[in-house]
Amino acid sequence: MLKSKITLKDIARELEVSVSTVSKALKNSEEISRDTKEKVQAFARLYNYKPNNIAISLKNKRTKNIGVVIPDIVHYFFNTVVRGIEKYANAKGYNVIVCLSEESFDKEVINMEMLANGSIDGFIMSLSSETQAKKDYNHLKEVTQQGIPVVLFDRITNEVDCDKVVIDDQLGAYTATQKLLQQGRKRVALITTDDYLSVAKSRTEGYTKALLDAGIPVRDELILKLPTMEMDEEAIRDFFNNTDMDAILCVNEIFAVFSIRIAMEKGFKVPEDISIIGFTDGMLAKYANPSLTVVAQHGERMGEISAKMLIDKVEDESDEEIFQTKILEPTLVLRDSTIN
Amino acid sequence: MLKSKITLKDIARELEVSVSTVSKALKNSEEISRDTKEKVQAFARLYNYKPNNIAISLKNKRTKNIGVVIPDIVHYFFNTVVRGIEKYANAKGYNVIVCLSEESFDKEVINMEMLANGSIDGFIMSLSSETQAKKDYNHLKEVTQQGIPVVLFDRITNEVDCDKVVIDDQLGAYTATQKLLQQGRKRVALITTDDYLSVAKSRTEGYTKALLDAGIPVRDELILKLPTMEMDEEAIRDFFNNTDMDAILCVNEIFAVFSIRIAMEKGFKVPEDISIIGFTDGMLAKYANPSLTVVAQHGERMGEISAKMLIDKVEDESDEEIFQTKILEPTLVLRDSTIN
DNA sequence: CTATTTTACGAAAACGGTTTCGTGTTAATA
DNA sequence: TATTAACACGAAACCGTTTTCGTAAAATAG
Repeated sequence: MLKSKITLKDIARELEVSVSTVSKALKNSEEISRDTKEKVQAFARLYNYKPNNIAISLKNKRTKNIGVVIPDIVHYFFNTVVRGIEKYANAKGYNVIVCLSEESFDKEVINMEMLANGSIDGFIMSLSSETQAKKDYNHLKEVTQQGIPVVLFDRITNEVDCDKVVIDDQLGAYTATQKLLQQGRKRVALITTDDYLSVAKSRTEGYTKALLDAGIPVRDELILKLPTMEMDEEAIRDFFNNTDMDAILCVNEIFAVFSIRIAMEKGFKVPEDISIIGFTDGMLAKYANPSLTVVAQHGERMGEISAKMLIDKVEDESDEEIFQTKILEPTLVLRDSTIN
Repeated sequence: MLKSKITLKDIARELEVSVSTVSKALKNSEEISRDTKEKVQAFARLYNYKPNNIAISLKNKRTKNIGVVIPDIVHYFFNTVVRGIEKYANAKGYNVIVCLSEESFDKEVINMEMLANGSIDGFIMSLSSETQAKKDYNHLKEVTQQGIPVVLFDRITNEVDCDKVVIDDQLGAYTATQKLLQQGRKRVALITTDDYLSVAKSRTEGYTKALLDAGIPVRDELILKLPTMEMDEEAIRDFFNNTDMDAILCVNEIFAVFSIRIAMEKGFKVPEDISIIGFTDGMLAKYANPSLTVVAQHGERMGEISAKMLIDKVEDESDEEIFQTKILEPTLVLRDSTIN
């Protein structure tokens, strides 16, 4: 009972006209007589004709698909970015193909290769940690050299010529640290990841700068550098056991809410005894007990902007190579894990 | 400097052979001499030839794309399902196009129409709440009638002929409620959504059944039915103010962790004074304070199974119409919001 | 009434592949 | 030596569109 899709050829045969006539009639071309147009359009409507996207893609070398390659989708931040991309892209008639690199260089490469052979009109990506560690961006360079536009967001590199969207991570960390110091905290710790992650590096810089600007020396023993953004409960527990601190800045919300728990387990009162701030204004931050003060990264905004930048490039005929980097301002969202 | 992709025709011209020869040579066809094959393959490798996916899709009417339409991606559950789908699909060489209906019937329809014209080989979906409320499944029926395979998961309907994957929601709620009763709780409340949501209905049934089986009457004042899965802090706060309860079962983790907070605000100790169980074993459940006992829905598993079912159908030539419904067992994950 | 312009349509190429079938050349067989 | 089979390749159709260009017939102009 499988009534397969009807094609132009089918309509042409049935109405005893040529395929070209049908095509034109459906596009309301001036070339076709009123009579014929009405006949064709009525027939098409009746049989619910819809042009085949693939054929159209092949013809005009445009797929109306956007490839999104991100390290993971479980971190709330990436989640919101995808939502922002989706929103803008769909409104513009584009579909979003999501691929997860899972922080793996190889997967990132494979995913890009899968998509780069005609499946998409452009890429929006955030680099995997492995890629940032390796500093190998050849897969990106190849793609851009083929004329496929790329927009990098959040985890970016300057070695690729493309548009970029980030928040001012350094400023975010700076503001947060400053906030902690203003509360009278003396021993502000930092839980971050290795410096190869671009965002972690910037945030560490912001933290350091804030301390120095306040005339406080940076003490290495107050900084915990985890290898990746992945949760390592043991490491954080150990850090707590061996460190005397009265405030913590964390590079994501997961580290932060987990820190809240450990702090409470160790008998600290949050925020009375210890203040904690995280990055990413997600579910965890909102619903943690106590709720978490965070640096909001405006992921949805970021997604929308990335999508707009990409689609503008895709639809711009003139292939002038002007690349811009958009820097969003982070916002400090005050909640109950700090004294406000 | 835009070196556009190289095509078969380019290779043919350069090597002074025909396009067909090149095509066959690259496929290592027996028809082509060793010499020619080597020449062609070397050339292709040198210029990094990759066949154009769109052309191939057009030719064999297979896109190797899967369309995923879900209500939202911020709920952890859908998130994990997408991850599962991605994982399986990618391993099989398929791409995943994610579309968000945002609980809107219209968006669901539009998204499906966008994809149903050749862009994908099949759909994996979970119905929007509006769709379940309207009970209008014509967009799904049209698609299946066109021979496009569909797999429904979690929020399903029996009115569409297709494969389905769900967890046994009733059992999950039953087990959870039973657990609460076994702890000696007498006034077990339920925070759920309107019955039109298939999962909410099943969970309410499980809750009811568990109470009745234990000889406890179901009291309407212990049940809060929110209109949708969206958070309504006021409603939950009111519920707390007007209800005397010593345990709550919530249909998602967000309602549950928020309930924990309100309970604590009202001076209850969790789990000593009140026990709380939610659905979805997500970040919130893991990192809430106290951590949340939940009914795990095994989203990733569900995604993998959905993807497998879909791809099996897509790749199965014989169009026998046998549809199966896979029911996964929920698991109760004990944490600190209940006495264990 | 002829010459020219519209009008309305069809043929064919193109997008980038795959695949069937035909054929000229060479080598093997009778 | 004549016949046939094997080999190696090319022409062309096809997937479903769009678009350019050519042209017969009808309409208008002269």
